Amino acid sequence: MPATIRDVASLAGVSVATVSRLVNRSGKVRDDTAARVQAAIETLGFRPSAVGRNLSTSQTRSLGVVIPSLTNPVFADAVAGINEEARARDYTLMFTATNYDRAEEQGIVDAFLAYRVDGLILTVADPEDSPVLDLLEREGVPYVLIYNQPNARGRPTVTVDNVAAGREAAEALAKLGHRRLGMVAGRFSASDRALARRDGFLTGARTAGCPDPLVLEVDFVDLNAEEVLRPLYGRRGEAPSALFCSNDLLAMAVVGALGRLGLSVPDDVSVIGFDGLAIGTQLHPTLATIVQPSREMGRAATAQLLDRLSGEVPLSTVTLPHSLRLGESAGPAAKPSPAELRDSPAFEDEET
Amino acid sequence: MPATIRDVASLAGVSVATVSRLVNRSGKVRDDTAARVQAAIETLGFRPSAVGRNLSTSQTRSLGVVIPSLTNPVFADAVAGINEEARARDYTLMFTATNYDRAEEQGIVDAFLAYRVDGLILTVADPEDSPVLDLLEREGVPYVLIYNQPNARGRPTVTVDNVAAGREAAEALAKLGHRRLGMVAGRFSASDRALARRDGFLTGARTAGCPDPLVLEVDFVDLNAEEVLRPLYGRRGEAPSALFCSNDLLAMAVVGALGRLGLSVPDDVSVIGFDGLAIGTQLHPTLATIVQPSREMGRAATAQLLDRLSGEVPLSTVTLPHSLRLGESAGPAAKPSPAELRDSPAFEDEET
DNA sequence: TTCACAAATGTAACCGTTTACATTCATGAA
DNA sequence: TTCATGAATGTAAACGGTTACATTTGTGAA
Repeated sequence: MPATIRDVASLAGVSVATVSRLVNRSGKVRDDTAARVQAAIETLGFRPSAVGRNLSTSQTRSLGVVIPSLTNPVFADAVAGINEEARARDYTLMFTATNYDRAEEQGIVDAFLAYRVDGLILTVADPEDSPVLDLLEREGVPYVLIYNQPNARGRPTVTVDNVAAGREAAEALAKLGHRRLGMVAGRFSASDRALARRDGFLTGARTAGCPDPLVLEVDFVDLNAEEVLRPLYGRRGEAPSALFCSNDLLAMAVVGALGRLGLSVPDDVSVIGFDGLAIGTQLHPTLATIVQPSREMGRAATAQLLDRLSGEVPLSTVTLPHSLRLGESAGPAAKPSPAELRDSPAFEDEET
Repeated sequence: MPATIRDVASLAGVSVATVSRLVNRSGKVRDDTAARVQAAIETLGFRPSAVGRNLSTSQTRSLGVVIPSLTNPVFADAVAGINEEARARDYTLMFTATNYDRAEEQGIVDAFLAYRVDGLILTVADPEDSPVLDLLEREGVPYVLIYNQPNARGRPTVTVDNVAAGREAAEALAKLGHRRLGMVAGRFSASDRALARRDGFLTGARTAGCPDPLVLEVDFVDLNAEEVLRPLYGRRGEAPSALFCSNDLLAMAVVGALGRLGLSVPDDVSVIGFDGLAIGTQLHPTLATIVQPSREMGRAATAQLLDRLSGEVPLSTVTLPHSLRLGESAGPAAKPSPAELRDSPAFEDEET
């Protein structure tokens, strides 16, 4: 049982109000009393209880952070940004990952509301239809989304222009001479941003005069990329010579799988990802990707939320700039039809 | 201002005690009153305040998590494990990354103590000499370390046997025919585990009859691996044919840098990392590494801490099994002296 | 019907702060 | 010396729960 403000007060021979004033610099206290109180604080090892303070002030100086997963570094980066900004402003973070599970989402937000966090930063499956966000609005608890797609409901979001980025991916590939494009995406039901990227990609392909890309929706969490891609590249001719992946982790899995299928990246197939993970630049080949400023997005979302919390600045949607990083995994389209792979050993057992 | 227990009580025409009993199932309440209270709770949207409860029960059902960085997936994985276990037991996480900064460490723990977390899980720079841990002990707040090296002070830790693992890395490389071994490690002052891995590695090398490995201590955070390695591989002959890296991120950087220096992995140089990051298996070449069960470590640490929190089970140090994953980045030593690279274009400007 | 006893409910203190308001103290002017 | 004034300090009521203890209600046996 730690020392309380009353312990300090009585040891120093003053009232609790004086101690409080000193601790928070919220009023004047004479130098000699200050010294006495300070001494008492030290001998008792007094550490003001945030719980008591929270109750009395009805704020907690804490933020809730809800993201789908930490296993994907893109979220980890954002959390790092959130953490920095929050620390700088002396806020504390309550944190959880939902593993893309709506029920979890609900449970977490309930818990955070019970703890009376001052605000939340979250990435949800679908902001258009989100009981959790509805709840926050009903309760009047301010929040900012990150990564999510700006949406009809006008929910404040910090993100990049996923549609434009998808378009640019298509254009970049077209410019490299690719015509048969493909996209590998996580489940759209779990990711509104993957959906937006696809829309942009399709538009871009059309604008560039390419046939409509093949879109492969895959289960991102436990993915066996090799199995997904084998049938595609088993057929000759029609297989895409360039693949856009809805995120970098997926892209890395795809690059690996293509290799195991006996295809070379980028000689046989070009791959471009999305996120701009730092590791991408270390890979062999380096990963071509659309870079989004994850850390900055986290920071910006937090800054906005905290501004709102002090002062009545309204929350708004912010679009941060993305950029194309053309790594080695995207190269010029091969002149000849890129896949003679029917006969490649990787496909031998296909018929059995 | 959300509804309070008193609002509910008066709307339902009962006392606060009854409401509390119903909410917490901590006492019997007749079915009809229960129904009335339940109705009141719903019409008011009553959500019990954890703050009020924390104050009165003097526990918070929250844990503090302090790790060096989220940018390294190994920590993110551990946090994922912590998160799972905590959620399952209905605990909430307060979270922060210190960026390997001792001052930050102190600030954070102060904050967490103010919030009266019930316990902490942390990775510190050096558990032998850690003001933060001393503080926790003084305050009697239970904690468990993860990743840190078991230590003379007997501080409870969940980790792997870093020394043995380092030894195994050396042995594995020796068995592949390598004799000139090297290690690239993060600053030992910031990582007791890197130090332990080095000790094991040196021992292993000696046991295998290899000359003492060259140890390169590098700045992990903003590392330019190419610059660090160039002088080493500029000299002929003596340069190690196999490198052990104190973590996977480092190993990936090293593999990338070697490539840019015109060296092939594993043909010219073998590389083995430490951590067992999932991405390692997607790389090209796949990354040889010592796998530690990060998620499990997080989970185990949390489980132990929570057990301690309910019941008086003492905390203890737990060593989880690691394993060697021999990826493609570690191969047999080349027969001829592996580096004729003096003349390779990558080193041309060296003399200027 | 009355009574003993258990079940259900109520009362009020407490947890550790903050803060509006009241009180005391010191100071300088009259 | 007295008094007005502002500075310093103190008092006590919140804040939203929990819970020991007291009280009321309901039940079945005598």
